[in-house]
Amino acid sequence: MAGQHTLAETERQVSERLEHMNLDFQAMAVTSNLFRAASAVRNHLERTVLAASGLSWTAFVVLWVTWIWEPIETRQIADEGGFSKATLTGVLNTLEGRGYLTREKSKDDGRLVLVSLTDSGRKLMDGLFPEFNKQEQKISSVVDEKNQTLFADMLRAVTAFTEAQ
Amino acid sequence: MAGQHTLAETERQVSERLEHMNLDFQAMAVTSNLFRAASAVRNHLERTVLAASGLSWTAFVVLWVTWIWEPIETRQIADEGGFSKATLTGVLNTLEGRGYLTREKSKDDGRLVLVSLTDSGRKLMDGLFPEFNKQEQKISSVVDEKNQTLFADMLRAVTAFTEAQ
DNA sequence: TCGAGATTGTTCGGATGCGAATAATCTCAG
DNA sequence: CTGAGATTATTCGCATCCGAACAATCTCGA
Repeated sequence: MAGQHTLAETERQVSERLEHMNLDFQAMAVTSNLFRAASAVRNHLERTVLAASGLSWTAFVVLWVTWIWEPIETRQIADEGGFSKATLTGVLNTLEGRGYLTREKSKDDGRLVLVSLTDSGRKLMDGLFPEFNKQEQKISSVVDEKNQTLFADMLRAVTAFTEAQ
Repeated sequence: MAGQHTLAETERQVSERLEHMNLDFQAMAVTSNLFRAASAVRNHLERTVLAASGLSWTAFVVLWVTWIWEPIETRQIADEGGFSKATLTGVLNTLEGRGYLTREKSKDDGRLVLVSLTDSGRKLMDGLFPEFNKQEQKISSVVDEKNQTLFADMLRAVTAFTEAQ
């Protein structure tokens, strides 16, 4: 990242290039900066925390959700993580192959599959997540502590509204 | 998305499950809601605006950046879009094959490749982007207008800090 | 001038990522 | 009881997506 143009330069070029089109530039700034921020944070966390364990972002999210909710149904992992069931199947194969989690059929409903961490997977998350959270703390600290709640609330509102559309 | 658990339920379960670990839950809320929001908005825009044109998110970003800056060097597209050069090569092949853009070697520097939109690509963006922006406007409107600037500023700060790390 | 080092886009291998189709299982009206 | 419809995880085909290796090109000090 950290392109040749600064954020300010980019936004100036955008408004110059599109000024005849009668667009909502404020809204454009909100969403484009939302994606920039998410992408930058994700890349940073992959590089500083996840790379050492050979985990992709998605693999980490799957382990995280399972860590919190285990035993958990696969459809819920996909929901919480924000990716498709088809994607999840592949990632579960990878993580099961590495011995971090197990799948078992539900006794109550034969269509469902329940996922749990192995001891190895739980140990991995016990070691990894505190380090992950340290980075989260550093990143969040660029927002005044008194504004962090407002910031998270705005993000929650965007999510809730968009998913309801 | 819109999982079985509400955002509130999830955050309660997380703090219960991890309360013995001495973590920064405020920071966790900021980053996890950043990813939820970005993912939700991206899915929504893909479904409501991009699907009709058969464009992936990344393909749209490539077209958008090229639209603003053409002629543009490929390395800058990757920078602005937040993905790797390897990814870009594949997407450029797809979009060039569909006739939306062209590649040409730079005369000044034989290593560089310059990308420009074709008339077809420019026409596509002229029709597509106003619709895209309408959705951006709806989404951003969940934040009070007077807070939108603050919101975008916070996101910019997160990006700038994280990329500098 | 020249060549070691830096930079760039592509290729390669492997892991996501998704929509559509599929098989297994469950539900529930009749 | 039963079978049509709903729900679930997987499979399939294809399009991203990335790090590492690579070839082409440029830079710049000696």
